[in-house]
Amino acid sequence: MRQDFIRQIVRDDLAAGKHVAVHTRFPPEPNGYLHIGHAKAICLNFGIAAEFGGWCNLRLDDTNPGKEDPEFVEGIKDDVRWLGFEWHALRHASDYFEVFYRSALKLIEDGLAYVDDLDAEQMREYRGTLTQAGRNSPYRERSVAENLDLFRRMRAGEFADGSRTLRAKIDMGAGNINLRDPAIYRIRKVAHQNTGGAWPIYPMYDYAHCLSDALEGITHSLCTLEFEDHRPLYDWFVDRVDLPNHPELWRPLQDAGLPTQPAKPRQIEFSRLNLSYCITSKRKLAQLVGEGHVDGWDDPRMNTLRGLRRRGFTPAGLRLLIERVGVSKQNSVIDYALLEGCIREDLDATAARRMAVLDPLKLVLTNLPDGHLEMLPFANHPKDESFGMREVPFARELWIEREDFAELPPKGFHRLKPDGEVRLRGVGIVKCEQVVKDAAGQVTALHCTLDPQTRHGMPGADRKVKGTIHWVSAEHAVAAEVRLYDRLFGVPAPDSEEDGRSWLDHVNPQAKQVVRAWLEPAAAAVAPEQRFQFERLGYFVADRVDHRAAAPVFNRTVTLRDTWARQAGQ
RNA sequence: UGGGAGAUCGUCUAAUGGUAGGACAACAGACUCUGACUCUGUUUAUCUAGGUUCGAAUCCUAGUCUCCCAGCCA
Repeated sequence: MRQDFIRQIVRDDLAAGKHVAVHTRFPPEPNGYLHIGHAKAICLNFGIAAEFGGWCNLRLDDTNPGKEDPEFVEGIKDDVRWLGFEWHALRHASDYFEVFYRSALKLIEDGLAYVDDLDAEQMREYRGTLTQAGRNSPYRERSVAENLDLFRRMRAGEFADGSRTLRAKIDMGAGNINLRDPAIYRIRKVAHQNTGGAWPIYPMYDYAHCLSDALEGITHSLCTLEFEDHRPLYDWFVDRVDLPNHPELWRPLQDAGLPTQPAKPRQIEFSRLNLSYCITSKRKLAQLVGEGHVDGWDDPRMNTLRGLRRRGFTPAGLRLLIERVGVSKQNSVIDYALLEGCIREDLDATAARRMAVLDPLKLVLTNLPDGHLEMLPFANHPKDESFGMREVPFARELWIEREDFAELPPKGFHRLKPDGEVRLRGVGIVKCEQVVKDAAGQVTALHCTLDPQTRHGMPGADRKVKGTIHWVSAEHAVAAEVRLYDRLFGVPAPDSEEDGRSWLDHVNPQAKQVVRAWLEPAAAAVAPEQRFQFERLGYFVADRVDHRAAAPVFNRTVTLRDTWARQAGQ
């Protein structure tokens, strides 16, 4: 079992008898689609719950209507399931609005909260700065009765948006700014995606999140580093409201049939997942979509979970990445190559092999008769027989990859050259007898002869040549659109803003290239989202939106590791 | 002297006073009908300076650097 500091804490808590079971939650705000960064939180919360025999809820943190949308709720549910997880219960922070309201009344009665008439700008002035203490609001000492009356009228919708807030009465001189009388309710007469027009006031994150955790009986509330400063406030609300000892506060939940067993949750922070060459900011992701730099939230160049899915990345590969990345409190940036490696590792084991030619050059086998046709057997996977076999049509005229031929071969080139020999995958050894060119000197075809002694089953079949290249039969190949994707950003840290360039300046215009390619027939008649290794080229997926058997569309997920390209590039 | 957190190979991450280990990357080689996969090997690290100790990545002191916080966002 993995040994990160969070699992250590969970193990210790369990051993100490603090909890009978581990309860976690994944709590996204439904204001956008999930991205690769969320995969870490999902795998952590669901993974820990599963490993320790507990459960994990999916909770939509929908306390800020206007920014949130049911479209995103559905997208989030879909993405979590795609990643391979199922929640114990689906909850919304908005399910608890009545409980939050009653709890706020309790805080007021206990002298721990007050209604403030300061507007946003005044409140900022009173708050002080990072190095200077704040001052008490002139409304801070209102009586309990007045606060109760005002807050009830806020709830009744009597006041204008922004005219008043409910604030926790803590300490305007605290070094931790979160403790300088944080707002816990604001007036916002906006329809809510879940509760419609029922509420003119909405609770703030710091107040709603910890109480939601408590209501759901969450034992370990995992969140990212920037919330470390919020933990004292988290504990303050949990302790002062004290839900376990005040069942009258959450009776509405029971009346509504929502199983409720409040507990005292513990917040633990870990460092978020950052990936080189990537951006994980909902705002920036939305900007890429909004300004048309990409074709949508599910564009294969996007590092949203939907984008990665369409690109062909696998849930198992993503889970492997999260496992390898580990969990700690250090700020870190994961090398994008690690992600690619994880995806390759998964795909190598799970993707059937096919042949496809992306940049075709005609190769004619002159010692084969016109109309020659054979169906050659190929293994679908080099190491796993359970993938079975397929037949590939072989004829006199073939397409090979243009870059598999060089008239002036560089040092170390193993492929075809004038008078050179190369193995045609699954066929035998061919020799380049003649290079055909057009008037402009462009190579248009290669005339080769096939050595019959090197055919499968012949005594010369195991004769060694340096290179093996792939091919498709020109007559039988199926034309396909193939989208070649590369990293969306050209630099490792597009966010850095060093050298005065903004992140948008680093968008790589070459990140999507569309080519017309030729597929062996068995690669065309497949279902959307089927993944293959096109031998020697990379891993490809049939596009889940645009692919048709009669008009195939494939996305390149990732290339194969290519030591030759690296060597030749030097 | 605002508050909080963190510093270990190139990148992540272990070691909880007792051999600084693993993964990925890189490099070299083997294998190969995919220049893939696989296998073998190699290189590379405890922020600095003091101290405690038989022994320090770990404890103490001082310093340095990095990140987070001044929404009626989450």
